[in-house]
Amino acid sequence: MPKESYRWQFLEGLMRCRAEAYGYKEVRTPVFEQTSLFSRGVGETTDVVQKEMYTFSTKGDDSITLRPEGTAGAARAFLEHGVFNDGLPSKQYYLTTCYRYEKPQAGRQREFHQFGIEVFGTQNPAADAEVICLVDGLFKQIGIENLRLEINSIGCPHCRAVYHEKLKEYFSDYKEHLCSDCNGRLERNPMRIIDCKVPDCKNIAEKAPRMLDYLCDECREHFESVKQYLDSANVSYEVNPSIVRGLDYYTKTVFEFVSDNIGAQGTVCGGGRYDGLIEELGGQHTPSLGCAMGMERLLLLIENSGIEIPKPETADLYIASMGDNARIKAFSLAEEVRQCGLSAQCDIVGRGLRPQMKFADKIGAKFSIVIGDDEIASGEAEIKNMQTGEKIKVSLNSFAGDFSSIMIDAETKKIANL
RNA sequence: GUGGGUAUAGCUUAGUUGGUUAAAGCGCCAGUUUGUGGCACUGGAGACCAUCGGUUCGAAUCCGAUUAUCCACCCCA
Repeated sequence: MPKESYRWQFLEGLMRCRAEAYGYKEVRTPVFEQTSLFSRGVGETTDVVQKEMYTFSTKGDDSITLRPEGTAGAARAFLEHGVFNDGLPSKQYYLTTCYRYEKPQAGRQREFHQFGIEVFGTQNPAADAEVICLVDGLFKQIGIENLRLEINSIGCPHCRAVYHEKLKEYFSDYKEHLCSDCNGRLERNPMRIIDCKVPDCKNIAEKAPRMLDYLCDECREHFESVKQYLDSANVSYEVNPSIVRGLDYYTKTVFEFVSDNIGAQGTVCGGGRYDGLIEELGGQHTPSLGCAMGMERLLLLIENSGIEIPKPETADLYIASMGDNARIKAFSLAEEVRQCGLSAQCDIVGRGLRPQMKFADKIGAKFSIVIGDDEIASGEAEIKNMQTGEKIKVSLNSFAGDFSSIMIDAETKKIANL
């Protein structure tokens, strides 16, 4: 709503600015894609695909789905538009809506907004660290504390296959103690058991083999190197071996920024590497990575942390008027002022003087002026500083110019006082 | 998909064992001599009491269903 949109704009501005400082360019993809993109890209066995997608059929009987996340669409566009020909790595960011058919609760809505970044075409661990740094710095810039960065490596297809076998072996011994969900997971995707919240499963999972202990040499070195880069940038993190992301495309590095401040849905930002995704979608092997943060959760976190987002100025000048002639004069003066790049408002409701002044106060106008028959006759009027009450004479003939210098003076004083 | 809570004006809430015209604060609009905002005073607009059905002489109040919303599980951002 208009009353609160400035908070969004403030964050979006920071995000764009920060992304561009790292060399990212904005990408805008459609709200919907062919359903198959998500089932292939995000993964047939994930909850997101199995039960959370808004899927429709078109008049031509195509199955389309409102994007449940941003990566798949960006990856599709990357391939379809031959972006790899522009040189790699390709760094892209987006600010968009996403849709998931879930039961809403605190920090979770069916339509939500994500700020996401993607880097296509690098397998180097420096890229992982850079992505994390971008986000970490953004949180710091906003002033958010008490945010945990948790990282993990879930390996590559080679070491994960070995690990899955080990997990199955381990969990099979406890089959009858695992919840029904986890019994299903045992065959399909045993890693998910590690993430189960059921107390019994949690206990059993505690002593389960850890992916980190089964990483192949390449994956282990990669993970070590990511940590080294993070250390060098003074980014603090903790290794959490139980992070298992819910999107199947992830490989190697995964990470989450988690808050204890915003209810049960504590993950504000999540991401990681997806080295196999582009290939899965029909492209050449293009190791890539990215992450996304939920705007609503971020806003919630900002609110709960007591961080004030600066309110925008609403008007430099309010021009009040009395009488029909003055009304028209006020209208044209407002136009003149706006042409100088300042903001001005005049009465477009037909109110009396007093209500007009009240309105000027309410919208937080910095200056006001009253135009009546006297002013039109003399060609002079007084500009009033709404904060100090001080009045300054101006000529109506050189009005916009005079007012501009008054504004500059006021701004200069303000800066001097800082 | 599974639990639990809630639903009265734009917002926050009151509303007695079921009983005439549903109340207050804030906010909004206007006025307190057509010449100056914040404070104060006066007045006004604004509610099919979420919807539908039932019980009753009578329902905002009791019952049922539906919807919305909130919180949690699950999962994720």
